[in-house]
Amino acid sequence: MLTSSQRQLLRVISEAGPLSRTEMASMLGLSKAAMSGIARDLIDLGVLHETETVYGQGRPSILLDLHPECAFFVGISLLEDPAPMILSDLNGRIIARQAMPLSRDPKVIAEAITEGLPRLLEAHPEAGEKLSGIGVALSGFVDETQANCVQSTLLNWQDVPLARIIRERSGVETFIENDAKAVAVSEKLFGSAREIQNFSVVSLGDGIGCAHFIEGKLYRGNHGGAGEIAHCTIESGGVPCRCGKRGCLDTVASMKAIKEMSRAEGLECTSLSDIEEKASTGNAAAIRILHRAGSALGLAIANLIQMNDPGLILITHVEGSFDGLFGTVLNQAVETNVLPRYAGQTPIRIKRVDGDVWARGAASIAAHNFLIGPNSN
Amino acid sequence: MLTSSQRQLLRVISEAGPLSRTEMASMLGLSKAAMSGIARDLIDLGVLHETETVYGQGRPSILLDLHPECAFFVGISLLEDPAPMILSDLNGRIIARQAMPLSRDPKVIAEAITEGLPRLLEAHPEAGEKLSGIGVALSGFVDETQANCVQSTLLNWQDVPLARIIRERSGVETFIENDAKAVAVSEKLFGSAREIQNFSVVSLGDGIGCAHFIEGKLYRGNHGGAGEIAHCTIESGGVPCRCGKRGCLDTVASMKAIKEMSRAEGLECTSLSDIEEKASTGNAAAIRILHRAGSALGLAIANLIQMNDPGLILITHVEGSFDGLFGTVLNQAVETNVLPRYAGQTPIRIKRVDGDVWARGAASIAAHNFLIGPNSN
DNA sequence: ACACTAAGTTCAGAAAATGAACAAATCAAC
DNA sequence: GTTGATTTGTTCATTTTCTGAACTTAGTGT
Repeated sequence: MLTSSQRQLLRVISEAGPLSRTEMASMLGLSKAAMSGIARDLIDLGVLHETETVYGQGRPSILLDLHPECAFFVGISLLEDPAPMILSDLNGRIIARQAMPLSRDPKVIAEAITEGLPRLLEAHPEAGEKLSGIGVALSGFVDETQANCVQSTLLNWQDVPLARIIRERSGVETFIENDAKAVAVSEKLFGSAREIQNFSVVSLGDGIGCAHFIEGKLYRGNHGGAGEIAHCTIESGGVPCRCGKRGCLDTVASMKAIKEMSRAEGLECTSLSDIEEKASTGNAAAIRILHRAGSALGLAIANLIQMNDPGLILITHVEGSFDGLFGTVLNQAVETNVLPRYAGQTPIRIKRVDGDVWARGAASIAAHNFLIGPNSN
Repeated sequence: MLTSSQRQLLRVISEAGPLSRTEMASMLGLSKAAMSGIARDLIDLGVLHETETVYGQGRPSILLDLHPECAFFVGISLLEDPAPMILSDLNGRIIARQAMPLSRDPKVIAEAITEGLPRLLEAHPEAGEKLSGIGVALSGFVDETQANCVQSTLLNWQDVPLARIIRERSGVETFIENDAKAVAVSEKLFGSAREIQNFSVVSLGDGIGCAHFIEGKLYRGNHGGAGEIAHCTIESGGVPCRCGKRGCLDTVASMKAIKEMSRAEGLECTSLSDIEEKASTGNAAAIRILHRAGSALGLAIANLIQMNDPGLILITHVEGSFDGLFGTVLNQAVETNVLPRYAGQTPIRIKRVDGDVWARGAASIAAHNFLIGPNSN
């Protein structure tokens, strides 16, 4: 078990990257003397290691960084069938990859994971020894202990203590998380938002997910529902949504909605690129659909900016590119719906992600618990 | 200067009210032994005092609470002319009240405050000795040090280090804050949100303000703009707003907008009650205006709920009552625009406030800095 | 070779928290 | 009433954690 200071240090390093002992001391507000001991202990534990030596005036400083191979994590995405299962190190690098059949029965899932583990680890004995946790990403609401799924429409669950079930069956520490929140954590830990304290991730796929980091911590809200941007009303009195209300962002801007609208217009569409291409050749219906979707998402993001003033909006997407009409309209809509004083002040970063997002996000939940721990302070 | 543990304790008491030493120990995760010393020190300092004795099985426990007269604060609102100036204790009770001329010149403001202080304190010598800070509420953006006004349209300011100017002139520790954020802090410290960790305050007046508390702390966002709900686009392509864009919530639901719309329809309207009364007698224009305003504010609040999932929405207002059409429509709009699963799950509390809100809010900023301190942890 | 600079270590001592024993104040039961 | 159970709060020796100051180390600049 790590001490509170050790945890704080790991957090700082995971945010700010390799640091010298002196820098660490000043960032944590500790003396060099205290830092010296803390660093020694963590090096002895194999969690930190000395990397680069930086020469300046005076004695050169030695940067310390997390040892990427000090711990390994398994991440599983329950969003696809078969469910991908990956093995990752502390840098988020994927070391092994596999799949397992998806099920709605928690016990069957736990069984499949337990069976899959040895195969995932077989080429990496050192990872097996240092396996520090399993993370599971799913579509639904997860409680703040990252142990229970409060509700999942997709899996038809209600108060399922999935983490405990997997932990008991597999013998490995397990945490679960909502899909969008898991992606946000992986961006904070491994990705392009490491040093940013306040940011929101919007994940655009068949559905639209969103999660907020506030003051360096994932914010899940009072019922675990923070970030449910997909069901913000964007078009008053719009088309009915599967959630029961009307005009949700999800009915206009999700890839599922875009595909459905395209099909309704007689356009073949399996990805964003498809319809972007048609729009670029002047197809009126395609242009209309992209316009509607882009401005809806842009408005939602503008509202998010107005509401929370994040330091970064990170849009992750799997399909096609954002260089076309959709992206242009989206950016325009953000600019015109944000206080002019703020226009352009909130960076919006587009990130194309591969099919491993969810599984990597899941692994990052385990990594986060290893590094920072469940206890807040 | 208080230690970190002492600060943590004050925070817990300010949230949870009177507690026994044993309860405090378990809440802070400390031993009874450690708690004993911390409590003794704070009692010696005059910050805590023993209140009620609670009898149960075993030795009765003695509840400790903040001593309301251990420190006094001055709060000034720069939102009105003349600017109200109040003296408050640690419970938010207003002890003395006064006014000073408003100015746009920071030095003149500092001068007026310094001149006003002795008169405010003259009947309360003990408050003068224990005066622990001045808080100033203003309309505009304030940086995270609560010292500089980054920008204020109303006062025509840009990067004004108001807190330093007042502190230097008056010799009293001074902090400034945005109006809506100050109200949120006063509700957290003195009001009806003491024990709630995640909540948002929506203040309805001539303008619409909003501020979020997240994980027990005021969240100001990356540029101090968190909560700028007033300029969320609610009616796409709606009427132009003074901010430069169109269809902002402020153009439809602020009291200023309601009054203007009423006048445009030839209705006399100086307060919400006026127009509510006309609506209740069947005046179509009045009904239309209230409907539009109520559903706009309801939609904005619904979006806020979807986005941040707060544990409470507190709507503060000065004028009239919320029992009429406006309140009904507002509630309806919230319900229909929130995920059905969440409908009714987020309590919305309406609170009628008097003319002292802003000044009391300002004082609470000083009180907050006294209790919890500027340093986060 | 010489000062100069800054990083990191060592070590005695201060500060803060713990655990265990104990004193204090009540209730409950006989 | 007296006794025992029960829980609060204190005391004190000990442990843990951090600090300050002196010191060592490994470079740069002249």
